[in-house]
Amino acid sequence: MTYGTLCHKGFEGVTTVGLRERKKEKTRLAIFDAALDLFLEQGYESTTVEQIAGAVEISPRTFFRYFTGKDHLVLLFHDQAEELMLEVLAGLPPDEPPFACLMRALRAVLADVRAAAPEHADRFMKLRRLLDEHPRLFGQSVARGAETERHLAEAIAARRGVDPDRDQLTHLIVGFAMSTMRVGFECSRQDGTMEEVQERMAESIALAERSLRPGWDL
Amino acid sequence: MTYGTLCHKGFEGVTTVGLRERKKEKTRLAIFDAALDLFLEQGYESTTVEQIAGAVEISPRTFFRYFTGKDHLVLLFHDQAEELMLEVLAGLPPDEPPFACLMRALRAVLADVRAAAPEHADRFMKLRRLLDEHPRLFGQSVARGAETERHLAEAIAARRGVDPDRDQLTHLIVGFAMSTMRVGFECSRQDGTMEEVQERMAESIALAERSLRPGWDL
DNA sequence: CAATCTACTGTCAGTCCATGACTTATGACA
DNA sequence: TGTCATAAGTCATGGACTGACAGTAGATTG
Repeated sequence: MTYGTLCHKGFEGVTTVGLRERKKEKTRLAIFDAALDLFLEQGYESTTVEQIAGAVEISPRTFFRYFTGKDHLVLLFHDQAEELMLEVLAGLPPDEPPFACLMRALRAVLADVRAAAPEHADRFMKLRRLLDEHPRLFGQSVARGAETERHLAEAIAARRGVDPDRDQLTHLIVGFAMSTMRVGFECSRQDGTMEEVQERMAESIALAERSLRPGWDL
Repeated sequence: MTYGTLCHKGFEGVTTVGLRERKKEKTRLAIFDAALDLFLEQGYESTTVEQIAGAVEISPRTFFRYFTGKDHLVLLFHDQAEELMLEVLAGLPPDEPPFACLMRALRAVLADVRAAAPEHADRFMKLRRLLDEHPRLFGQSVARGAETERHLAEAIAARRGVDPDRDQLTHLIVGFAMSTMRVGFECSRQDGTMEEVQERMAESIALAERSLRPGWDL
């Protein structure tokens, strides 16, 4: 599930989704927003779970029922992006070259953020700034990316009809794709708008495709 | 400084290095070895700093004077590998293509481990197994790799005469290089010898070079 | 060799993250 | 409405880390 699809489901099923579930989602986002703002204000390390919980008026214990830990907050988007990428991948024709598939999936993630409510795009950009300002968080983001990389590698291996435990090329394809993605996401001073991110990502993808030999990933 | 160079310095300066410093290095390695064995035996999470300290007969407080934290143990090699790669990079002729430079630096790291005392190669392989068995640790390793990636990007940017904050290609080059490196390191069942690692790394490098357009990184 | 300086080590107290066990509150639903 | 399931709060605990202070042992100098 992603922000985009969440919105969609919101339209078609708002009445069937119980009060309970709606309340939960509201709390989850409230925690996320409060935490993001606190992190940006006073830094990640110096923000305690107690503070975050206090800001949303829940007990610290409850915080851990919504997020596995402080780290997890920063990885909310990663969870959703991974899920969406795998969905997109599953829906693409089997003869589409692997790297092109991954680039499609990547573009789908950005499109999904834009398709969602504007406040979601704001969260996305805030998170981006946060990652840019705190190398430690960026590291966590990359670590989470490594997990995604494994899952994508399985999907790509299946698609290529090879054993993911043996085929190095599969991992290279996914690794290159993730690198392309990270390069596109990097801030380094500039930009604050979603458009600019999409633009830079397009640049990065173009650069990667220009760098690779045609048919290298077959 | 690396294991290889450490050994070298050992020969030429063992008398000039004070007892104090030698003792410190011995303690550092003792901690490292004890921790690695404990991690492999009973897992990373379920090994406490107290246990590690106990095994080496130091106080838990002292542990933190040698390593910044439990995580840091797993990243000892990363520190040394990064340092060596930057050194190698600095010594290469300016007209050597960037990606080739990075592959050279990468090979130098492996050569350095092999050149060092056999127990260092053992540590290297143990660590490799540990990372393979614990996804969480692998994540930390990748996160540390992201830091190295930044440093390498600066070196490559200087070498290419571009601003590292603006030039996407520089980051792509380094990203692709790191991906190639990770693919070569991956275990996935097989091997236990240093030779096999070197072999797989060579495969991975060959695969990468075959995938990239000639002159893509200029 | 002795006195002194310096830096490593241990002890102690305290903070924060995280989790398990148990109790209370609240939405779901017959 | 009353019962049930699940969410939220409370309490207690353990483990990672840090700062402050004291003791100890290698280094240095005369």
